[in-house]
Amino acid sequence: MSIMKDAQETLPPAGIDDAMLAPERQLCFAIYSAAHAFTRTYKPMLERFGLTYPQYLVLLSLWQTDEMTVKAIGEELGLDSGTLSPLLKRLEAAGHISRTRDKQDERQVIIRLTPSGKALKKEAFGILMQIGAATGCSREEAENLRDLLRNLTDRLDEAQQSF
Amino acid sequence: MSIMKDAQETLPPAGIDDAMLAPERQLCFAIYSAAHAFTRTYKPMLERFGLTYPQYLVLLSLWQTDEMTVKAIGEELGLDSGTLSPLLKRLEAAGHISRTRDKQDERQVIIRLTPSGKALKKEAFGILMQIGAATGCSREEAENLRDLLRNLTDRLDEAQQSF
DNA sequence: CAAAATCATATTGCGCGCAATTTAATTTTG
DNA sequence: CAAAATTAAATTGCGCGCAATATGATTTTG
Repeated sequence: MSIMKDAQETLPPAGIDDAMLAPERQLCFAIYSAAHAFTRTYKPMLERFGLTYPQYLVLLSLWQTDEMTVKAIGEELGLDSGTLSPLLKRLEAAGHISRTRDKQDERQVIIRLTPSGKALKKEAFGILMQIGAATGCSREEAENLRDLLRNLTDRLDEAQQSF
Repeated sequence: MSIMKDAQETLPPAGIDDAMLAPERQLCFAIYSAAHAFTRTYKPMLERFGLTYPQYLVLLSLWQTDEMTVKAIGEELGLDSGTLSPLLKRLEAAGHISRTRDKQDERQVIIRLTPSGKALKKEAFGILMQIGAATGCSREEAENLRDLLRNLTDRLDEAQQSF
C-alpha cells in the first residue's frame, strides 16, 4: 500500500509542504486581496464624484504637479499609454482635465487640471481621513506598512530583470 | 497679497498637509503597486503554462480541495460569478478543469481538476520558491507582512459596512 | 541633410473585476 | 401544494492593465 494518495500528485521539495500552496497562506494573495479591499472601500467615496480609483490616482498626481505629460503620469503611477490614454479621455470628458499637444514637442500631450479638477482636491482631504479611519491604522503603522511594501515592490521589480 | 496660491485651492484640515495627497505617500498606492509588481513577476513563470495569475489562484484552491462549486471558489478568492464564469470556461478550454452540474442541486456547477490540472501542481512548488526568492523576504518576514495585510483587509471590509 | 532610430501617444485585443440583470433551480411560506 | 422568495450561475456592460502594434514627431548618424 503506497503512501501516495494519488498517482498524479508529486511530492513537494524539502521544506515545502502541500498546504503552503493554499492561497490564504501566500503573501501575493494577501496583497491581491488587500488591493481589492482598498478599491471596494474607495468606491462609494469616489463614485459620489463620478471617479474610479485609477482616475483618482491620476488626480492625486496632478494635485501635486499640475501640467504633466502622459509619460510623466505613467512613470509616477506605473501605467502605460494603453491604460492612460482612454482613462485621460474619460477624465477630460468629465471636465476635470484638459489635454493639449505640446507646441514645442508635438509628440507630447500636456495634461492640466481644469477648475473642476482643482476643485475636487478639497474633497480628497476628507477621503484621505475616511480611508485612514477605515484602515484602523495609526499614521505610523500605515507608514511602516507602506515602506515595507515599497521595498517589496522594488525587490520584485529587480528580480523581474532575471526572467 | 493673499497667502493662497490659487483661488481654487482649499486649505487642508489641521494635521493634514498638501503633500500627504501624493500617491507615493499613501498606503493604498503602495499596495496597488505591490499587487501589480507581483502579477508582473508571476507572468513569465505562468505563461509557460498558459495561465494567468487569477487562473493560478483558482488552481491553488483546487489543489487544496478538488471538487468545489463556483460559489466556494468565489468565497475563497473573493471573486463573483461575473469574474469566475468566463475564467473557468477558459480553464476548461485549456483542459485543466471540468465543469459539471451537480445532480443533487442543478443550480450548482462542480469544478474538478483534470489530470492535466493535477499535473500542474508539481510546477507550483517551483513557482512558489522562485517567487519567494524574488520577494527577497525570509519566510518569517513574508508571513508577518501577510498577516498585517490580512488584518488590514479585514478592517477595510468591516469599515465597508458603514457606507 | 536624408535615412534610420528613437520617442510619445494612441489603438486594438484580451483577461480580469465588479455591478446589474437574467435564467433556471430550489426553498420558503401562506 | 402553489405562489413568492431565495439561491447559483451565466450574461452584459464598462473600466482598467498590459502586450503588441500603429502613427507621427523628433533625434541621431552616416
